Amino acid sequence: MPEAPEVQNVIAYLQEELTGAMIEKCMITYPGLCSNLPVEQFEHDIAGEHFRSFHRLGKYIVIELDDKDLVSHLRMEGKFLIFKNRAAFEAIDPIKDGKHIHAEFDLSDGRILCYRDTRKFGRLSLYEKVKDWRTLPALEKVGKDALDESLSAKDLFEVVKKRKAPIKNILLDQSLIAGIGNIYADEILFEAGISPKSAACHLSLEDWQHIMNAARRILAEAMRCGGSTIRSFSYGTGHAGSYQDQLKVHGKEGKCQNCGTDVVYTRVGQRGTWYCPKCQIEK
DNA sequence: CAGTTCGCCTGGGGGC
DNA sequence: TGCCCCCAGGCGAACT
Repeated sequence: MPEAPEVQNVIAYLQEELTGAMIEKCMITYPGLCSNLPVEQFEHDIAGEHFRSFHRLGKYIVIELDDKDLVSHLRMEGKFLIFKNRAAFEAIDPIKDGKHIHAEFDLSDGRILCYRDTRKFGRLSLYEKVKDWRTLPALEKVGKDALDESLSAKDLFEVVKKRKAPIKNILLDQSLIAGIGNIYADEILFEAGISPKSAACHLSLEDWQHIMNAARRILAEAMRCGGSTIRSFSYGTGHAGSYQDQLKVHGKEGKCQNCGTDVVYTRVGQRGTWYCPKCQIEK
């Protein structure tokens, strides 16, 4: 469930470790991982490429290579692991740790980069390099990033003022605002004092200003903390974030930290949702 | 177009 | 202990 803060930390890790490194050979063992090319072509086309630069849009990772652009989405459980050499890679427990490795990239310096994903939801796409990575097909339907200063509360207010969908669904709609997932959507609405069930068309411009302020504060703070490590999410080897300790409502069964009312667990748009019925007003 | 449902996947937990 | 069923959840496809 990496959301923008977790993805940003993955990118920082990859950038630190991989910038300038060269992919000597690539092996994909789960064909479904490559979403836009046959496996053989992916493996062939990426060989010999160097990692040049790393970018994030919403929950997507974009890696510029020499002649190609690589786009990765980790979805629920995708992880990149780096081993210092083949011996270290072969020393892992094949059942416990090796079972869900679906891609292996042998680097020219002897290291091995692996992609591991228990549930096989993540995807990699490889494209011929474009001038502006933002125009890549994989990102076609992705809206502006939640932390993009040019995305204003007013823009969102105008776009959704006629929509009946609950505000939580809107925050999870990556074509409108990118990077927010289930955890941070709950946290953002708690901080903004708005019920996740509120119809988007009932929100005022002021409500949207509260939501955007909360979104930016929470996402930036979570990034600073290395993201949240809940359930299975972590990155690299032994890297873990700490923002899960600062969550105020998501997964917090029991009393609301602000008012003592019982936190409610319910479903909004098919997703598990936590909120405080007293602190969060239904509009 | 907006909104809803389903399928993709696997491990873990509850019930019996 | 073991089996069955359900759940987690991002996203795209297919539907109303």
